[in-house]
Amino acid sequence: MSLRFGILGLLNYSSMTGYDLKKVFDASIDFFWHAQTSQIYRELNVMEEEGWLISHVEIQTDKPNKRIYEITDKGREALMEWIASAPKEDRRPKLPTLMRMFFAGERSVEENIAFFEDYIKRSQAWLDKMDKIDLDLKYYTDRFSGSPRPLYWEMTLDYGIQLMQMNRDWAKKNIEILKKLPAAKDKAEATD
Amino acid sequence: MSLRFGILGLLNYSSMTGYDLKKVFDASIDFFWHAQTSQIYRELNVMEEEGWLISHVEIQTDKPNKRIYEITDKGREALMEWIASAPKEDRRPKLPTLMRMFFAGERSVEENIAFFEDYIKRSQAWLDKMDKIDLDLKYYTDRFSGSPRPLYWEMTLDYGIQLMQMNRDWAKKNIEILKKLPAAKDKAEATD
DNA sequence: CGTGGCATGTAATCGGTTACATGATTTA
DNA sequence: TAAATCATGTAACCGATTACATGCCACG
Repeated sequence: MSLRFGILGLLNYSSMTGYDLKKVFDASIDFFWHAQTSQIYRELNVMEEEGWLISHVEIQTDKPNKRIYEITDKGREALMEWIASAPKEDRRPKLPTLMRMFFAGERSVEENIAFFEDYIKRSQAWLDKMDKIDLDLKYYTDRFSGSPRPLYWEMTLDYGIQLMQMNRDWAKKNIEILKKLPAAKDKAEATD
Repeated sequence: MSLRFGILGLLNYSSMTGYDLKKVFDASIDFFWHAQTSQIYRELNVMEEEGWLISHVEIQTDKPNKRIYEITDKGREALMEWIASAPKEDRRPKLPTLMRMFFAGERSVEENIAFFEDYIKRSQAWLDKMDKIDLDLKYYTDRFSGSPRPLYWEMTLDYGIQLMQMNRDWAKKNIEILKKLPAAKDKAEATD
């Protein structure tokens, strides 16, 4: 459901095409909700059928024509209802990495250290991307000053940054633990 | 895929029924991977067809009969392959709460404070549950001493606790921010 | 006499992923 | 001349959720 209302929420800020939506998702929302292009177009169709959106085609000569979606009153109503609705007891996100960790005892200590090292790299890559998201949001923030939106956007970004930092630090700590194990001691000192 | 191998991993520790698996999931794995009963039984069927498991029925007089699943060599192979396989670039978990936050500017500050207060309660409930999981894992730890399993189990639990604490603290901080807003000041002081 | 535990499933639906398809224009 | 950008989709599949179905036994 969240994707549906994510799209609707963006269209409430401004009318745009499926392609535009995908770009906004990738630039600002990706870290908490990754959306496939195919899924965006499908949701747009469904919502138009339900009367939450209307669209028109803009003919372009130099580029492919594009279909611009606009939110309707009915759509705005549905959006507000979703925003007001209580999040029925938080569904815990599924964390595949922890599933792996749970059974990591079947793997060698060295392999697990390598796993965590890779994990740190990926966390860091996300943290780097967060800086870009920050800039993107600041771009909109300038255009929305006085509105409470930027404040809440900052809160989501803040969460994302904290999460990635936590991920990174957790992996670092685990490497320390593994390197202190008697069996891994030799290798640990060699690569240190 | 993770659910499949989660089940397989547990059966690698010890043979059990679908019902038992559900209990282990709810008691220890739930915080990073919630599994439905229906899904567990379906996966068991599929894996038995693939020859990863074999089962036999144990007849009970006082209770319903039960079907006990046992991992095969082929299943053990598949499990080890999964454990060794590289996690293809971390798919970011979807975080519905952040989607809500992203559009929370459409809601009143008071409503958002109430939302965060509820969120803190739910995080705290999870933290309380973590204590129970800790005990459950310690129970197994005693039976596996010398094995590296408990070490990795602790790492997953540690992650879970840190995550819930982070969630809680994030919400607390956000409430502070919202209460300092000029528009919310009166109400904030009244309910303090 | 009702509730909770034991125990196993089926069916329908939904949301998300992967793969595929097309084709023009702009930029390096 | 190759790659990236613009732009819109379809089809198949897969994994997860929700609802439903059954029935006995033990305990308070």
